[in-house]
Amino acid sequence: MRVTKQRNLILDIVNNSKDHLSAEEIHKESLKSIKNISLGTVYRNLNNLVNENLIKKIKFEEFDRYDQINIKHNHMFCTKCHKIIDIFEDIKISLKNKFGKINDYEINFKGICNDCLEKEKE
Amino acid sequence: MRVTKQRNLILDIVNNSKDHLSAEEIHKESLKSIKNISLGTVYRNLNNLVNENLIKKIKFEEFDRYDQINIKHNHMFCTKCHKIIDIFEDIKISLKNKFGKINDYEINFKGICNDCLEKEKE
DNA sequence: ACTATTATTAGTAATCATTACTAATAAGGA
DNA sequence: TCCTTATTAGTAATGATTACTAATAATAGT
Repeated sequence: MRVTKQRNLILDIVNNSKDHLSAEEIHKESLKSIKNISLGTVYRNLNNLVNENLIKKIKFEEFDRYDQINIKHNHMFCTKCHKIIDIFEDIKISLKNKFGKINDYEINFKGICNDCLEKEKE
Repeated sequence: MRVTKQRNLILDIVNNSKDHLSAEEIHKESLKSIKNISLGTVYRNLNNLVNENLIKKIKFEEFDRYDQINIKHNHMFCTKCHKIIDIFEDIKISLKNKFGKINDYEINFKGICNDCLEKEKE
């Protein structure tokens, strides 16, 4: 595995974004630094970074989105505006592990975010 | 919204399956009863049934899968054989609901199922 | 039950996120 | 610095899903 400027850039973009960017958005952003970086390169590197556990893929609705691996956290998907919100609250779950070897879990919430609730009041 | 034999058949197939079928698999199964049911009809009805909360869509890897709405439960995805396993154990989570109006949540586990663990031993 | 309305269907074409392919490029070890 | 080969840019292909259209069938009103 080689270190390339494309790979570093993509990792940087994901790690420095507060949103949960799609591959398309990451490509658009990376074009600002490397004017001819290709969409295929973005997809390939995103997959590599996910496999190496450097970033995380989020599958809610629509297309996939990518998130940094900092503090373990979960997400809420707003069914109105399709925004994904970080939930950093510590949620403890206990489970008798009889299903196999569980390596990871994530809790996905769905609902209506505060912004949309405000708009509904108007 | 009208009751059609196509719609009923699709709902029946999802509700009577122990697996988590894909749209393609549901189409193949429904062809046994309605010899010329189209794939588009299957997709359209699946979406309708999800919107009416009669079935549930599961988004792990690959394509989407569909599951019945019986007892509230969660899923584990085996990263080896790509099987989806039901987890009916009651998992309590507590969360200060300050993110909006949460309507639903699901806990998605990833790991290696017992079948695959057995095979690894050999 | 008959008819009119219109939602739903079968069949097919289009879309669009993602992956595959290929020749050119560049990372990094010798 | 050179050589090997992983990675890239650019583009074509794939494949799940959605859109479109004329034909069909469900249901409300008579």
